[in-house]
Amino acid sequence: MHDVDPVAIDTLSHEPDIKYIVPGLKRGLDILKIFNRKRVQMNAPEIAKELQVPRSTIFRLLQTLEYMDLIEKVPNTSNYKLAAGALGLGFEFLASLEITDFANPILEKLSNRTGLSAHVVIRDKTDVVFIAKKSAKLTFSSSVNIGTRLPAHGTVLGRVLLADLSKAELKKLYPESDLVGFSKQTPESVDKLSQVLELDRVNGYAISEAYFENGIGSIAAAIRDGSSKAVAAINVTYQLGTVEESVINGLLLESVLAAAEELSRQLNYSDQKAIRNVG
Amino acid sequence: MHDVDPVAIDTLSHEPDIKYIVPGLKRGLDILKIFNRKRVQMNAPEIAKELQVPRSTIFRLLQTLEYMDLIEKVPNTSNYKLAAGALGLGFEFLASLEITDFANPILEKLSNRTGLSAHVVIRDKTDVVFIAKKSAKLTFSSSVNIGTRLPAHGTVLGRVLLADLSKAELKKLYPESDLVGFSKQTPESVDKLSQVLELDRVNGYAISEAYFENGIGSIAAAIRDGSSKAVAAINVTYQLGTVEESVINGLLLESVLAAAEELSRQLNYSDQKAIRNVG
DNA sequence: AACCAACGTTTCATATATAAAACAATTTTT
DNA sequence: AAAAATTGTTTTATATATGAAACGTTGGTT
Repeated sequence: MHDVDPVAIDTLSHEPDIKYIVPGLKRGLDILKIFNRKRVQMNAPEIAKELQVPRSTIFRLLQTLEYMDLIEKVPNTSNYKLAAGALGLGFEFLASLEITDFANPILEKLSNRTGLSAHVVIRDKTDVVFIAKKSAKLTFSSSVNIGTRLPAHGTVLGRVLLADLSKAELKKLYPESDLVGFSKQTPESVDKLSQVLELDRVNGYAISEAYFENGIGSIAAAIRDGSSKAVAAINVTYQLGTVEESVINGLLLESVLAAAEELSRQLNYSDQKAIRNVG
Repeated sequence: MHDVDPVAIDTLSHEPDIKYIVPGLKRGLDILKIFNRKRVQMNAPEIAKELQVPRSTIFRLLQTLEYMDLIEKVPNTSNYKLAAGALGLGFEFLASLEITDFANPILEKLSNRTGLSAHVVIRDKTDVVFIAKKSAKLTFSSSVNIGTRLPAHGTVLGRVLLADLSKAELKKLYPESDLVGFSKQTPESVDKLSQVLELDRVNGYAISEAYFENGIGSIAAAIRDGSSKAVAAINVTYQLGTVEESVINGLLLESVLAAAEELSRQLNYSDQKAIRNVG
């Protein structure tokens, strides 16, 4: 056993300091991850092909996952699907976030006040992840579910969070200078993004029209904790053309900022601590 | 490598047909499962002791889990906690359930109509698992979160689901005849449980007072799909003494039954199919 | 400040998880 | 209805994941 290349089973690894990966665990988790809204159930050979892992190995992994109550056989088929045990993990994570305790009532208030759908996200690397939401009563509710990920640089929610990073941190987060675009307004390079973020930082909020998805407008503001770090973001979304400009810059913006402030306060944020390290 | 006892790393295994468990995967998942509301963060030695696995092995497993974005280091400590990646799994499972598409609006209606907290659960083995909820506006909302598990036999939600099983299926589910009790009313044996369920089956609903937790009352009804199988249950909860008996048996019961019917209809349930196999 | 204990990390022999192959059972095609 | 292909499962040699031990490192204690 000489000269073993760490993380050899994964070809593309930018991670610098990760040394040893347990293949059984990685592959088992890979199996779990290929189940999603679009592919609710799969059988063993399909999984084997997808992951490029021998059938006999997949077989044992599936048995283990079934034993752990994470997947189960679909009756009368040879397919597997996620089982109820899979719920546990995600919700323990949510429960471990202080912010989820406070988010729902504030989202409700925000949604009632504006008549719109409201969301709270956190940032995970280059993604924003929805951790709480309140759908609008009247209009068709937003299609995002809790757990949904969107690229941070393509949403105003992500922008107010990225705006909290230093230029160095941003560069580290996006080693490639080119960014994937989603609409005309999406910045297509890290430098462009940095410029946009500078403005968001000064404003303390971000308003977008058609930033991620065409036809959807969004107003977002950062939520800060006791260390003044932006730990989450809150927004409301509306269909373009259905809300007057004056309302957007008036009631909506005010409501979002008020909600962000209230949530920040509950996380022990205080303005005093917000001494800019530039100043 | 002769005579290896399958599932040897786990001593208590009632599962009859599970043969081969991948230790790396099982242990990695065990690590994830020890994180919960109470123990939000842990370090490697603690985990090693808890799971009775060597430190060096835990070390590699933790690296793998971190690499997979399921756990992360808590800044300035040697502790680990769940990471945002853990969210994905649970919500993909929820999204894969047809019922979650319909549950929320109906829960909202039910909660508004009754002024109480309302919940939808599914059954997983001997547990009920909360998959949707709507907290009451006024009273203190229920403490359960989505993903919370409760023993089925100790809740009316669980009872209306267990009532759908045959006596044989029930016996198979509870091989031990003794049941853990939670309050005076909890049936302490499978036979006792079976009697209670018979009544629930006839009624088509279950009303409890202090069944699981003292001081909390609950009215539950089963939700059925196109095959007439009870796939979920819906309830409202109230604090004992705050609601009049006539309201419980009137408005509350009616509302719960109506919500269960509406949800069942959306799952393609129709009365015609509900031909009892008892004849 | 020196000691000790606990921890993070690496090394290395060996027990063992794995991949290929074979087999059995099922499904699909002709 | 027979043949072929795909799938579920088991076997077995071998590559490798593992656990014990050792090595540095950190943090706490006297």
